Amino acid sequence: MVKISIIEDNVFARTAWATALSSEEDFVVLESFGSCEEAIESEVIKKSDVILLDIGLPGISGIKGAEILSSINNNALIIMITIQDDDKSIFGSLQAGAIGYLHKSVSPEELIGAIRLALKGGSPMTPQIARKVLKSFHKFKPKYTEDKLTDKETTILNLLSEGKSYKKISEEIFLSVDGVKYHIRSIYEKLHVHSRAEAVNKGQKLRILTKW
Amino acid sequence: MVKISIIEDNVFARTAWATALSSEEDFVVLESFGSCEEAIESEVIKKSDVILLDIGLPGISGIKGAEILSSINNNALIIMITIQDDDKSIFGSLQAGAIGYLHKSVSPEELIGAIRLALKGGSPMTPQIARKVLKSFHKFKPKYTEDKLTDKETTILNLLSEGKSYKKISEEIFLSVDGVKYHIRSIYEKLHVHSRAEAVNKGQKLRILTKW
DNA sequence: AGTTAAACTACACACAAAGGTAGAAATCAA
DNA sequence: TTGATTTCTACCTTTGTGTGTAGTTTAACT
Repeated sequence: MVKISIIEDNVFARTAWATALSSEEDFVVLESFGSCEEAIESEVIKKSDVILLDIGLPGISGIKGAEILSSINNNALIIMITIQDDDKSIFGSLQAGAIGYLHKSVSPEELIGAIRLALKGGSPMTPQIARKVLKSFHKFKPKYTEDKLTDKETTILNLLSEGKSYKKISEEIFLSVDGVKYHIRSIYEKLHVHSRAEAVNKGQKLRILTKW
Repeated sequence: MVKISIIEDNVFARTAWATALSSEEDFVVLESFGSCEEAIESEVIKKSDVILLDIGLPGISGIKGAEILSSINNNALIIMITIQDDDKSIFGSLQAGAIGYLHKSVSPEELIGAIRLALKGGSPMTPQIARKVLKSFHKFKPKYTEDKLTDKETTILNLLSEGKSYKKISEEIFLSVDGVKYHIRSIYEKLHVHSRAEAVNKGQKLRILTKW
């Protein structure tokens, strides 16, 4: 028996899903909650195999909720079912531990199919979400070669990410302190930043920085 | 007409795919290549809508190939079709610009379906790959609660990664400059670092920082 | 040999950061 | 209510950072 919990503040959607899922022989809806708070309190979560979760909830948001729920029951498959399709909602949910992300307009059959897919080790997503997720992996390609860091600059950027000071870096790469400054200036220029923290951040995003 | 190119060193697989795809009214296989080198040289790549790409190729690997091909034609939809399912192959391909990742055992119908899905803005993947990809987003859960950043600390860490100063941050989150300092101190303590750059670096590694 | 661009050194300065210390204010539990 | 804890404010000092400006060396190309 696949044990399912639903968290969704709209009563109509909640009962609609519950009845749809109950029509399956091997599915059982343990309980439907109107908010994350209620669900977190309940022992039912610990017994759930699948949790259907909305994002736009009153009180604790679905994203935060997903994080808490997955810490309570790490084995539960959390599937977001929501109308939000902005980056923050999508990636926030996934980071929080969701393994699927569906739009609220799913038909009962699709929902059942999605749950079965999740149980089989897959990750139900709409095609658009899937594309967004994959695109988020793509390397950023600098348009102009001028924006590409030299080897020395890359080395220094790595040292910056370790929190090294001008002096420490100059000692490590056998250069004057001002020599180090010279290179850091061009790193900043190429990455369009004005501080070490920002440079490290951008370096990670552009996958210039190694070893992580 | 959907213009397709195939890069695959196995002649049998190559022709099998080509004939399968040609059976579709609106598909046309422009050319089949035995290696990335050949494909890169060819003008055909620039005209392709879809590129099917193997990873285990002689010479330039499919991963490196995907990177080069997508730099030649950024609009082409690159779909990997391969037997490799290790992290390096999967994530390397996606980083290189692929928007789909299928196993070589796909049936002709599935392959056609995958291409149509890609054309519709989706990202064809096997369920297992999809799960892997989504899981890669999941936050690391620190073992000890003492090391977990609070919401406010996380917010501030994100602002640090944008290169904001104490003053800027204090204005943004309505706190005194020293209030901000107070939180940054505990961020440093929890992450065991002593500077913004290092904190940002560690934040990325621990996936505390939003990475999109 | 002369020109040029990149790499490096040097100096100066306003400002920001890191960390020490100390004491309100708010929150929570007994 | 009291004490304990957390959060926040305040002040201070040393050190580091970001940037402007300027001069020198080095290597490459004509």
